[in-house]
Amino acid sequence: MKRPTIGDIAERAGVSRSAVSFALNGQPGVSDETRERVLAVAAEIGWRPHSAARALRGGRAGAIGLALQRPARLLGDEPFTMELISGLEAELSPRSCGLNLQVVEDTEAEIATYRRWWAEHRVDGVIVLNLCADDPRITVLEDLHLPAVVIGGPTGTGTLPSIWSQDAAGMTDVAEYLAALGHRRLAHVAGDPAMAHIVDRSAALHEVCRLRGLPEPVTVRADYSETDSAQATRRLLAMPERPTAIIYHSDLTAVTGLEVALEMGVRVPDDLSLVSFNDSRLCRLVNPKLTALAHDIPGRGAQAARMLFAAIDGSGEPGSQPAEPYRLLPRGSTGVHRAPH
Amino acid sequence: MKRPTIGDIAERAGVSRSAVSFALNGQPGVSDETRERVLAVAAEIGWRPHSAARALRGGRAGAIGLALQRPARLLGDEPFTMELISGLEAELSPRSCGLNLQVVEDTEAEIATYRRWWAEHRVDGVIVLNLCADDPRITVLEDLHLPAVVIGGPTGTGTLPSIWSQDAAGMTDVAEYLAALGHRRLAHVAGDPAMAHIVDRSAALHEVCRLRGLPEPVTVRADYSETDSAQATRRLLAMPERPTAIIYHSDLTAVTGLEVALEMGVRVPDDLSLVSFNDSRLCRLVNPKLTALAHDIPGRGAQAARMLFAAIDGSGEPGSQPAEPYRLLPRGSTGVHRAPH
DNA sequence: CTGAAAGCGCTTACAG
DNA sequence: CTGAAAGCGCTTACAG
Repeated sequence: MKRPTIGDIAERAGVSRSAVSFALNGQPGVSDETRERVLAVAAEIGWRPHSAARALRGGRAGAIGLALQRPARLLGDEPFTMELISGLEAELSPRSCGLNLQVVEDTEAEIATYRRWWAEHRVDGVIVLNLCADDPRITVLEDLHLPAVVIGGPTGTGTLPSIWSQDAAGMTDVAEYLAALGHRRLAHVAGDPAMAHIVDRSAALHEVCRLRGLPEPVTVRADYSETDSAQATRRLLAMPERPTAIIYHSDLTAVTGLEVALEMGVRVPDDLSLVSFNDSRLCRLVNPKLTALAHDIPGRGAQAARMLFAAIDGSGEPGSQPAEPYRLLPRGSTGVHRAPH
Repeated sequence: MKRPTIGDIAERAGVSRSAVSFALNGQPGVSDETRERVLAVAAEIGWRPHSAARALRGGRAGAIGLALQRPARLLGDEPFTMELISGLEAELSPRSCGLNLQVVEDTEAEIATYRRWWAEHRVDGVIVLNLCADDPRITVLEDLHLPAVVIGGPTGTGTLPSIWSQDAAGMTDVAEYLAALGHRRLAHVAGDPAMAHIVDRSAALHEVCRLRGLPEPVTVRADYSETDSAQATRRLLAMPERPTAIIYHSDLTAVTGLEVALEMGVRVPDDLSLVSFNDSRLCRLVNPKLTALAHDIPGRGAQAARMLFAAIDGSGEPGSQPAEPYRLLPRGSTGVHRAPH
């Protein structure tokens, strides 16, 4: 089976190839009658623009890129990525825009991927996840003039538009909620402190404790793996003055934390309250269900896609936008702190 | 910033553009000295092949396609897709091959996507998921001569190579295990009966019951949603002669089933044994942990990618291969059936 | 309103 | 061993 080309249409319709091109692209320069004939023939023989020819011509690649810097084994467990993708797709599909996915090892590999995509003319723009302090990806993308939207920020994104998730506000909400429940010794299990949203949340937590006159909150690091997050919770619960409430920066670490607490005979929420950043089926499956800070991840993906299209089209300065704020969903894992007798 | 082209290299190296092309592609026709000089210049100015130009030339698109026919809202919950993608990527990345993702509504839309990808020259091949009886996608892909690997089969895949997951064997294993535990009334909660693997598993379950002289197993349908799978389990547990063991065709339906059973005061595994096809973090999070039929999904993705490359290269007839068989992982959700007194 | 021509970046027969 | 030329499918100035 041979792909039909613009030449095949020209032949059948009895016009020149340029006339066909004008007709197909809605350009002036052909009569209405010719235009209709051309469109009819194109539809009849199932013509589609050859994406490579268009891209070569200087047009769009017709795809955007998403580099995932995640250990492969965690991609399945963590709902975030796939939810984001489903949100992106909701905007991409109607525009027949493709999504190029690449799993990368580290920031260096991610940058190499951006350079390659750019040089190979493979994508028209990219979505950047997990902004870090002094993120080297930003300047690279700026230098390449590769349109991009950062999920994270709003500071540290250079000239790139961003969607920022109001992490500080989310953390403030939950810390004040816990304080109101009578908790005084707060702790949090945080991901990579290089990530800007972790820093923002951490600062907000410290600030609430300071304002409320609570002791300095304890920070423990953990990646998303089962072993690491179990270890983090175990360490917190083994402290002489152990926290009465723990905030987790991801649903994966939170559910594991709950498991560990129950294994150690710590009652939730009687002895210990737990909160998860991000809500997912995982949070609702465990017993007690986890109190969570929920936000609409597919919605954010869709928003990011729209902003990226604006950046690619150069239609107005997109600038940065806040994402929908976190909603605190109190469930069974949080409760009033009663002083031990 | 301007993308360097082959012409830039030719100019700097003082040779013709064709010499550059030969040198870069390891073709004979240039002296070793020239070749080295060309490669050095290319590296120095950061040249990369323009993917569109190569694709237009009749070469590879440099990407494969994956159409996901899943309700968007479930993509995040279900670990399968992302695990498969991580496995695909493990093979794609080293070859600098891209992955084109597209979420589609239904089979018709999926076929339209294949036609579009083919006509637009966007992908060199595709991975097909969830094979159905008389699957219309097969003949379309055959007609288009678009290389494809089917995950599913081995029957009903036409001339396309496939990886088949030995679903019948997996179901036989688990049914015999349950029978050995003393269970006589088995039931299963199945996905769309149009899907070939559901049919295969169902047949295997019926066969084991027949051979063992057990009553005909009860079948209830459920999609992956929380409401539907809860409903399915509720219906089974409300039966006058309710089953003592339920097999779920996905981890999502299984964990929901467990929740429902516990809500209804049915003790697991004392009164009811539960088994999940597919293992995931979900199965290990609930209490009791779910007995599962595990298989290496990323491994299967990698295998599929390798087979697809073979099909694209036309290197040998790839044919169909079995995937690694399911492994039964007995956990807390299954136990010996004791006749009620 | 329409056609002939050039060119995007690359590869590959075809001459020298 | 190397260069000049054609062509992949499309778009867009440029002539008629």
